[in-house]
Amino acid sequence: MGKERTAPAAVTSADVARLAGVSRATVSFVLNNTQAHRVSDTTRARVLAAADQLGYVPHAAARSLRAGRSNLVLMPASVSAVGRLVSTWIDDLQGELEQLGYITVLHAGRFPNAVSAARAWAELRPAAVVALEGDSLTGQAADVLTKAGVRGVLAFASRRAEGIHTIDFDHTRVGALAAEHLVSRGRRNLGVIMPQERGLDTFARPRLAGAQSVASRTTASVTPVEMAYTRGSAAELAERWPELGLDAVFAYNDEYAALLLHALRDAGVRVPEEVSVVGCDDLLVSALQQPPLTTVRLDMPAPAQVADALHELVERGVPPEVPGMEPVLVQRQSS
Amino acid sequence: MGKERTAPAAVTSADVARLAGVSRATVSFVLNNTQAHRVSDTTRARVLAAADQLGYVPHAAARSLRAGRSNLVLMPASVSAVGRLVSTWIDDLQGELEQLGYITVLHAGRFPNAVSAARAWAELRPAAVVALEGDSLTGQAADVLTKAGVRGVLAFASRRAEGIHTIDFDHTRVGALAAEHLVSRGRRNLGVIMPQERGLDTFARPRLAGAQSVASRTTASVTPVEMAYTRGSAAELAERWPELGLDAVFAYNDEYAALLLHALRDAGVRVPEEVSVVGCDDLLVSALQQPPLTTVRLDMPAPAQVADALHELVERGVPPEVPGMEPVLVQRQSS
DNA sequence: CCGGGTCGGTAACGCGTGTAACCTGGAAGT
DNA sequence: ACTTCCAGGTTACACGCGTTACCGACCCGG
Repeated sequence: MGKERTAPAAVTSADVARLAGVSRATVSFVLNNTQAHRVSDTTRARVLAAADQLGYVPHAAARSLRAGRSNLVLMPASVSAVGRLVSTWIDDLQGELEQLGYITVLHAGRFPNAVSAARAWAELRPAAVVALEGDSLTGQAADVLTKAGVRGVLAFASRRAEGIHTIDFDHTRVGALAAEHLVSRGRRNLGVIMPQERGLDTFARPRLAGAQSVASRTTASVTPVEMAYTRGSAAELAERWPELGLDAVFAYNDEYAALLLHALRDAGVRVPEEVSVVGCDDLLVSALQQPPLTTVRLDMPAPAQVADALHELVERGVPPEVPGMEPVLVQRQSS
Repeated sequence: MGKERTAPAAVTSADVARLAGVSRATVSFVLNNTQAHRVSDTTRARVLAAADQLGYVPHAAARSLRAGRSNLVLMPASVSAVGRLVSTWIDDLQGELEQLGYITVLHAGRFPNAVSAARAWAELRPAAVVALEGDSLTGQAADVLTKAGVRGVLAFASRRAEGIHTIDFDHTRVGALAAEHLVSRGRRNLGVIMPQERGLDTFARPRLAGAQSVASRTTASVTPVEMAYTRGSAAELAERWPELGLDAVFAYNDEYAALLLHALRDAGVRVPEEVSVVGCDDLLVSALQQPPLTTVRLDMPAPAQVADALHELVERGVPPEVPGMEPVLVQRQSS
């Protein structure tokens, strides 16, 4: 006794074989109904009964170790960093991949650099890695993955790197689109909100760069403005708004925009008369604001299309032909 | 040639051994710096150099197959179903678990029932399964997991089942708290929003039940009201609000509450004069509404504490001693 | 009575690891 | 000079699985 607590002794296919009175091979044939080998109906029934009785579940790791390939798709992403927009998209993609036989898994981890992150992912030997924050994936990191046998390295990114299959996801264009709109509305001193939350700067920086590139072609100027997703930070920012001298702002998000909108109102700054506000993601909340928020909608490629492309990439090494993310301006009353 | 595309041939510890001119065992000793065995500094250096040169990364599956234990923690949860409140909590928990040597992974999957879900999870042979929607985990499903060798089956749930270690997460109390508040404000005809989005009813149902239990002790009545998270659904609901005869509503969420709030205003229903509205989660948006939303804040147990408890459970089978979720009413002007 | 074919089953190997057990040569102790 | 010991290495096995090759029994035609 006393042993009951230490090792519950997971049930293996050998246990099933023993109970059914057959060899382990037969068990394998039955449970995978291998077409290459015939097995009598009576023993098949015995095996199935034994497996059911013992509650046998195959060991995925052992299986893919033997097979030399796994059906795991790893998506490095922290839950809190993805907005509502992408989160539903992720869910749909995961559903599509499931139908293709893949098991999609999310992993958020804080890593000092891209290579050590890739190392951690590579340990799991996934069939593919789908990086949503693809710009943080270096060619060197991708090399680690491919050397570990990862078949599909797919990244949503603005710039393409060696050994990485890229789906266009250029947040530069998002910032540029917002800036162009604001300039066309006669604004000249544009602020761009840079969120302080961890993980968000991967998107925020290119957006800022996009806005700046527009400014460099016009008479407008662009100023990065730091802000955290708290009432205090927003209020503090609104308080010193006059001294910033901005007549427009591109908030990172509709949620940041909404927060800032309220803070500005509380501070007596009128929107859109004194300052135009543009959000992003076209979340439901944006239309509910007072005034309703102008925002940038991000049209994502169809999940089914991405899933198919990934499958082709893993199976046959075919590079994906998928349209990228398309930013679309949705104008409302806040600008 | 032509072979380059088919099998990139993942690098193994045998490759490292070959390049370093030593046996595979020595490589293992060096890379894990096994204390039980000594190895000279020169060969150690050679091995490390070879591993680095080849970009070797150990195969987690093979490792845990051999070790008989894995460091994987599986959290079944769909990204879109978790609100902002829990998502940051999940991130923190994942961080704590990482420090304890675990790799936390999220998996969303649509399964016909709890047992088939458990079967899918069991295939991965995780060290532990942490179910946030713990009420959907049956004793039979937990049995599948333990039989597959999963050491820690941890569930945030209201009712405890056989073989499942439970951290109290009783959404009944959430509904009850909201209902008690509304009754104390003189309301009698309470509506409870039931969101139509998939995966959300696991929380919505017990909250409804909690509200109903309060009603059964008083003269108040409770009516479930279906609503989807779209403007159309909210508008349609607000349109037929008068005929529902409700003077209070507990929305599933602050986001649902905000959506409903706007729809009600557009339909000419005054809040809180004609109807009280109570949200949930105490999200930032709730305080920004007009009028500011009364809401129920959910105090979660400290992630570090949960991580430690899980570690103890996996390592020594010690049942977790962790305070559960505590609902707290945050009163504002909407009720 | 014998050769060939089919059906139904088993033995054995390898996937990539970690580790217990086993060698070997040289230094130290007797 | 013979044993003892240890540092520093290797060989061999097991983890759970899928699959290839093999084997016995039976049936059938010649």
